This record gives sequence, structure tokens and C-alpha cells, in this order.
Amino acid sequence: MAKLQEKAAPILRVAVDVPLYRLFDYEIPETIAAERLKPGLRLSVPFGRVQKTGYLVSLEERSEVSGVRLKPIAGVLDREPLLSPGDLRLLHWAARYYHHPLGEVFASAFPSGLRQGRAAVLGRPARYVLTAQGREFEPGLLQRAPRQKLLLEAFRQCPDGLSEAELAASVDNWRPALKQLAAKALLQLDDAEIAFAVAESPPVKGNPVVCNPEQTAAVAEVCAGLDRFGVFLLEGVTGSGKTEVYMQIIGKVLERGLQVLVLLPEITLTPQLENRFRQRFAVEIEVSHSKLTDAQRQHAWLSMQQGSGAILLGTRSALFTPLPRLGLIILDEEHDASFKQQESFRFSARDVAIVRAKLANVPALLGSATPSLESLYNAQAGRYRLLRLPNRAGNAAAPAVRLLDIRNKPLQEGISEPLLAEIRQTLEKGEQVLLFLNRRGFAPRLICHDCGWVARCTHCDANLVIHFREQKLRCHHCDAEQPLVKSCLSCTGSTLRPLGLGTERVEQILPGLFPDKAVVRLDRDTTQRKGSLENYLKQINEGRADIILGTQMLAKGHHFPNVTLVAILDTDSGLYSIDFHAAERLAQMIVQVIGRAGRADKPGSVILQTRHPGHPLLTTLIREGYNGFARQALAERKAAALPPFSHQALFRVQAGDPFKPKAFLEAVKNLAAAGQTGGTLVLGPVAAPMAKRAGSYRYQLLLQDANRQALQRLLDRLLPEIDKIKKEKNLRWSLDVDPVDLY
DNA sequence: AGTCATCTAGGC
DNA sequence: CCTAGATGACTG
Repeated sequence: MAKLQEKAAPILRVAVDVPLYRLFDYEIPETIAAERLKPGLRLSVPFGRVQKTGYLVSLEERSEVSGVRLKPIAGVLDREPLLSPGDLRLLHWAARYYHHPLGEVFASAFPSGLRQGRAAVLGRPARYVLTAQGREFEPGLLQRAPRQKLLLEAFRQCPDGLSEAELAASVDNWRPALKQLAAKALLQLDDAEIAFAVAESPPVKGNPVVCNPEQTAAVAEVCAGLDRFGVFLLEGVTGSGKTEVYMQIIGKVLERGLQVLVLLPEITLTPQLENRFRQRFAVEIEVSHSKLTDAQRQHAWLSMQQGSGAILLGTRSALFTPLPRLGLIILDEEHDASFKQQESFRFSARDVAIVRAKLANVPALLGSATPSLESLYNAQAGRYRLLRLPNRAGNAAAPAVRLLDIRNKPLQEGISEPLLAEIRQTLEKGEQVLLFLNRRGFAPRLICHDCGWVARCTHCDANLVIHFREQKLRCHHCDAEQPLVKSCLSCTGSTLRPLGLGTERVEQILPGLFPDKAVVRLDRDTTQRKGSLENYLKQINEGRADIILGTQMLAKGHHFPNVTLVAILDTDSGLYSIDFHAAERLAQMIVQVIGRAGRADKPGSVILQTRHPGHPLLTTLIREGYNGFARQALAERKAAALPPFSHQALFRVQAGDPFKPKAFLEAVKNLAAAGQTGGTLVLGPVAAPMAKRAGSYRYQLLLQDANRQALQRLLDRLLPEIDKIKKEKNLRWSLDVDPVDLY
């Protein structure tokens, strides 16, 4: 007893949400029992002159910091840590691997309310039920309020009432209508405790779908490995029924009483998957992405953390959500670059998900019609198990793809004569046409026909894009915009011409070419308003659109069953990029766009307009498909010792001063060279491909090594030293481990 | 990052 | 002599 009292109270080592590569030590105040303190707890700590949330990393016997400078923590925010030891190991791994400050990595694991120190209490989700009056009420009387009618009918189907999440999934913009119904005393907030009947019923409802042999085999193979770590790469052509495979495997995991994490690259893809999951599974499904409110995300986080949620569907920000009974991680569209966070903590949700699966000893399932070269390489090397779904479901034929040489052919706003004829034929049959052009706006530049002046952004090395309808010139790299000028700013001449092609320009010419045909344009400019994308998709699927025109958002996930002709207007942009990732991106995009055609019983055809019909990327892709392309691209990467045959880390620097970034990176390079024992390549510093952007001058330094550990060791040594380089004013640097683009 | 003490150029 | 804005030091 006496011994225990003599022993000094332990020191708390704490990670604070600041961009500093070190931890901070605190004392335990007498009011707090030391036994309570476990790693992972959220603490409130005095930090400088403010209070901040800190995360307890470890308890130490002594501190390097002299006792007089140590402060006591102000409080403990949780009774028990919200993160499990496994979660903590994952965060430590990620901070080390991506060389990012631990406090910021911890912060990224929590929803913003918990980050700010709010209590981790899970309110019962609001639920509504019909009143006696509401049960009697005839929905037909609400003819003039269609949304209220819709809601009332939905409640009629569900005598147990509906939660806000369920309402959001079935009726959009439900809140005002619900308010109206409540005001009419037809609805009320359900204050009865809900019996958890859901937990009693089997997790899978609805009819099992009959699968083809490949689907069945894929399901069986993953299910045979459910009790241990393993990575499965599900390569399924568009329309091959990947989702059904996911759902059958998820069903098996749910039957074991375990949780499933499903990650998607983009928010726009969550509603359709959520709907399918809700139809199939009678379990609590939580959704988490950045378009939800903080309260919604915190609710999803806590439901999963406390174990009541069974499926978490989210984007990369959902990756670190605690899942005490994790049984499976699924990552759909695994090739998508959106899984890589592109600022501050630059983690790859795909790569971290695999580490998470490994730490939790559960399988990870990666799915894509166009797997990344890294994943295909891992499959070849035997690290991943490759599962293939080569056939479209329902015997839909693969579309016929052909290159259309447009050299020396007259173009009308980017559309050649032969393509025009094909479009006309398709429209005459009453079928839909999809035109893909990966550039929004009217035209990518405005040029003076007299003197050659081009409208440039003053903050970036970029041309201003013409937005004709809005009469604006806009930079797509910063938020600069200005009115569309009528005369040249250099020679005052008035013969200004739009040069090049954007979706807005193509949209303008289509009514003249195809009178009476309905055109829908889908790009960031037309879908910015909430709900407008959904409306357009509905319009298309109900057959109220003949020509669909759009940018890459067309290539992602959406199904257009009545489209039988797909044309890529400008295939060539991206064929000759300086970034070695560009070829892979382009091939994936082409294949994804091709996948939009001929999904149902109608055979589809695809036309790629190109001025480089002999380009090996295109010819290989047409002749041998994505796999042929991938084989060739991997051979090229190997010959050039590029990833995945080597590993990269990129230092990026930007500053308002044009010379300081380079000087800073020279210093980093010298540091890297001093004491360099391994063979890590240090390339640069070079100006970024867009040297000036949003008013900053940008440089980069690339490190490359075939040995990942050697590269990591160099970074381990480099980072503390870089921290010591006297920081120039207004200079920002960041490190990107495994960069997915070099811009 | 956020805060604050210190320095500096320009205003009266 | 005063002060707004830039600069740098520091966070336990």
C-alpha cells in the first residue's frame, strides 16, 4: 500500500488536433481517478491559451518535459474510450504510413461534434406515426398536395411508423410535407419505446435472386473465407450483377451477427445502393458522407460504434468509424481516384481499408469493372484472390465498339457526319443516345481573331472557360470569374471567337440538328442544385429524354437501360498527358462509358471519335478489352519502374513568392541526399504541371524507391528535419504518400 | 492551426 | 509617438 502511494501518478501522453508532429504530456488532476484513464479516451486539455479536445495515446511513467511546465488535463469526456484497441492500432498505422500528425489523424476518425468535445450520446431517432385521425383520413383528399399524399400513403403501409432515415430514403424533401400533416393532426411524433422486433427477425428479407454460375462461385468463395483476413478483387463488367454478389455475401455476414462496412467513391451513388439494401435487409442501415448534417453523421457513427447499426454505407470519410463487430469490408469502384483524400491527411481509403480488414482479421472485397493496375498486380502476385464476372446479367450482349477517325472530317460542334447519321438512326428507332464530353462550359477558351490574345486567369496558368448562358468567363481551377468581354482586352478588336468544345456548346447545337428531340445535359453546372441530378435521371429513365449529354458524372454508376448508342466526342484529351496515371484513367473512363450502352435486350454500339485511331491504348482497348490494356500498361510500368513496381512519395510546396518553393525543396533534396544510404530516387524539384494556381506558385519533389520500407525509412528521417528548416513566410508544404496524380 | 508578443513602415 | 499589419515563436 505504501509503495503504491509513493509511485508518482502517471503522465498522460496526448494527441491534439494541430498540424504538429509531436504529442503533448499532461498531469492527472487529483479529481480524476487514474484507473479510469485508458488510451483512446477523449480529453479536454488546456492548450496554449485555449481549451482543445485531445486524445489519450498512452500513459507514461515520466515525461521529458519538466514538471513545472506540465499542466493537468481539464477533464475526461467519455466514460469508456469510444475507439477500440484495434481502432487505435489502425490510426497509429495510418499516421505513420502517411506521415501525418497523429492528432489530426485521430480527429479525422470522429464526427465534428465529438471532435469539438460534445457528449457521445445517441438520441433515439425521431419516429412518426399516424394519429387515430390520420388512420381514418382518405389520402385522395390530398390531391392538391402530392407530397403529403405520398407521405400519408407511405405511413399507411407502415403501421409501426417511420423514422427520419426511412422517410429520407422513400420520399425526397419530406420535412415540409410532414410538418403540414402534423399541423393537420394526422401525424405525430412517436413517443412509445420501440420494441426491437427488428433484432428478432432474420436480417435478410425479400426473395433471393437467382444468380449465374460466376456470381454463385464468387459468393461461395468469399463466404468460405469469412472467418479470416483476405482480399478479394471482384472484376465484374458493367451490368454483371456485382451488387447482387455483395448483397448475398452481406446477408451471410449479417446472419453471423456481424457488421458490414461498404465504401463508395461518391455521394451520388449512395441513394440507389441504400434503397437496394433497405429492400433486402431488415437491419439498421446507417449512411455517412459529407453532404449529411453533422448531427446525422454523428448519429450514424454512434449507432455503429454502439453496435446497433449493422450496415454502414459511406464515402471515404466513413472509413474510420468504430465497428465493434466488423465482419466484412466492401469497397465498390475500387479504381476510383476519389478514394484518395487530396488534402491535409492524404490517405487512400482503399489501402487503409485493407489494413483495417487485416487488423480485424476479416475479408475485404474490392469491386470494379475496371480494376486499378495496383489491384490487378496484387492479384497476379497472389496477394489478392481474383473473382471474375465476365458476363452481363440477363444475357445482354456486350456493345460493339469502334473507333471513328475524324481527321479531315468536317465537324459540327464536335460531331462528325458519320456520327450524326448514327445518332439520327438511333433516335428514329425511339432509342436514347448518350454523348460524352469531359469538358463543361461553352468553350475552353476565348481567343481574339485579330491579335491572338487569349483570355487567361490572372491567378492560375490556365485559360478562362466561356460560360455562355451566364455570360461569364470562369476559371475551373480557382473561383475567379468575370463578365464575358465583348472586345479584346489587348487590341480592343471585336472579333472574339470561342475556341474548343464544352458540353454547353454541344447542347446548343443539338435542337437544330434534331428538332423535337429532348436533350438532357448532365454536368456539374446543371446538377448543382440539390435534387436536380435525381430529377434528370428520373426524366431519362422514364423515357422523357432522347439525347443525354454530359461529363464524367455519366460514367459513374448510373444505369440508362434505353441507351443504345454511346459516343465519346473527344477521346484524345488525355492520350498524351505527362502524368503516367492518365492512360489508366482514360482507359477506365472509356470502359465505364461504354458500359452505359445496351444494358437491356437491345444491343448497343459505341463510337469513339479520335484523331489518333492508331494509338496503341485505343487499339488495344478495342481489340482486347480492359484486360488487354491493363496487361500492356503494367508491362510499360514495369519497364519504366513506375508504380506498382516502385513506390512514390511526393512533396508539394506552394507559396505566393515564385522562387521560395523551389528553394525550400532544394533544401529538402539536400537533406535527403545527406546520409542517404539506399537507392531512393529523388526527382526534382520541378514546377508543378500547373505552376501557378489560385495565386500560388507550386513546386514538387518526387521520391521513388522499389523498396517500400527504404522509402518509409527515408521519410521517417526526413520529416523531423524538414520541420526544422526555417519556415519561409506563407509557404505551405505537404507530403503525399502514394500520390494518385502528379498535379 | 491558433494565439499573441514583437517588429516595422507609414501616418500625424 | 502611435498603430495597423507582417513576422515569428510557441503550444505540455
